[in-house]
Amino acid sequence: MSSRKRSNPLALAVLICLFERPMHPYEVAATLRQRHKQESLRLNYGSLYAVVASLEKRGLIAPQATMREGRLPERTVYAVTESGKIEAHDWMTELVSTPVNDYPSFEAALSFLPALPPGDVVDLLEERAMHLKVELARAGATRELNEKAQLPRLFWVEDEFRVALREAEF
Amino acid sequence: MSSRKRSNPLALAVLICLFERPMHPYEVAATLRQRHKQESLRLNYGSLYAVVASLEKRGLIAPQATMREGRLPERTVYAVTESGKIEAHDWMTELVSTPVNDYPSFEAALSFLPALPPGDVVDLLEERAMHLKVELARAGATRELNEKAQLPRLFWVEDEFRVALREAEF
DNA sequence: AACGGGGTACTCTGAATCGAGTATCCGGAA
DNA sequence: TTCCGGATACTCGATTCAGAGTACCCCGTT
Repeated sequence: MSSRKRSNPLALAVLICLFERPMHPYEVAATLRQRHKQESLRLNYGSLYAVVASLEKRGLIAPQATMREGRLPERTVYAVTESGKIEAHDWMTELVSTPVNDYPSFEAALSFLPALPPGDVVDLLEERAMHLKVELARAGATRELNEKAQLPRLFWVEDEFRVALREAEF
Repeated sequence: MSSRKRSNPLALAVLICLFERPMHPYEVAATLRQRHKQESLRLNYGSLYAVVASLEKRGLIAPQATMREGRLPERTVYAVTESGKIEAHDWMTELVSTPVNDYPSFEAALSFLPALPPGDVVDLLEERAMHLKVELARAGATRELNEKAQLPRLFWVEDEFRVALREAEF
């Protein structure tokens, strides 16, 4: 049943953030954005508050205090519970160790390729390769600025080039 | 507005199926399953009928006939319209030529790796590599049976091995 | 002093998704 | 004969998601 709600990685992000220190939801969002997690995570307020509510219902986080400044809306600060820590660890373990099919849209497209004339396919794949080259260049530029492990994104880019090579098959 | 509903690739699958010949929804599902599209596509009845309804509302497909056998539920046969054909072609073009971020869950996990002790990470990645090796072997076996282009799945498997090599960084 | 833009902290609503459930038929085994 | 499992053809309700909208505050400009 706990695996039921293990669909949205945003929930894990929240858990890990609150593990560092208690925060209110908006602060979590700000922190994640500061760390550029938007690039690996679907981050928007609608989902965020839904996910926080669901984590609370499952007892993985608990409200710690509510405060208000002036007449701004109330802020509820949440902290991760013991079972929340365990869940976060288990979830991480599962995510890293167990491969799952995420149904990437490009894979779907590939499976429909026979519906297109082969000549067009070559052109489209070349266009794709160009787009990727641009993104790759941009990623390289930002990596020079902050010399951190921004590498994880490379892994999905390189293989696309291999796909471009598949045009030979047509 | 048309790109609004371009989220679910199942809709494209339906369009392409109906392009071959008019069918009723359940028959589309059966056809797709026969062609093993479940592996690149989220296929379940709840979404299928929702997607068909939405395609009809947008005028991309139109009901052609309804028939009933015995007292089984009524079957509605749909056919793709002219604008449906155009939409399918445009959509394919976009999917193949323009890379998008699908937020794969493994990428999210990678971005949280710092939250885990480095030693554990190595173990988990090795476990992942093992799982992938098994899947790869199975894919190879089935490919021997039907010597078709079942290759597209390989492209996402190989790069994971590269990730396993990243353990060296820890 | 009034205004406007940007940040804070959510809230709301409608759409999308999932998977279990329903009702019927058919073919073969017991 | 009767029962059972599996295929046919959907339907429904309960989540989950997205992202636009709201309401307020602060700070600098004109």
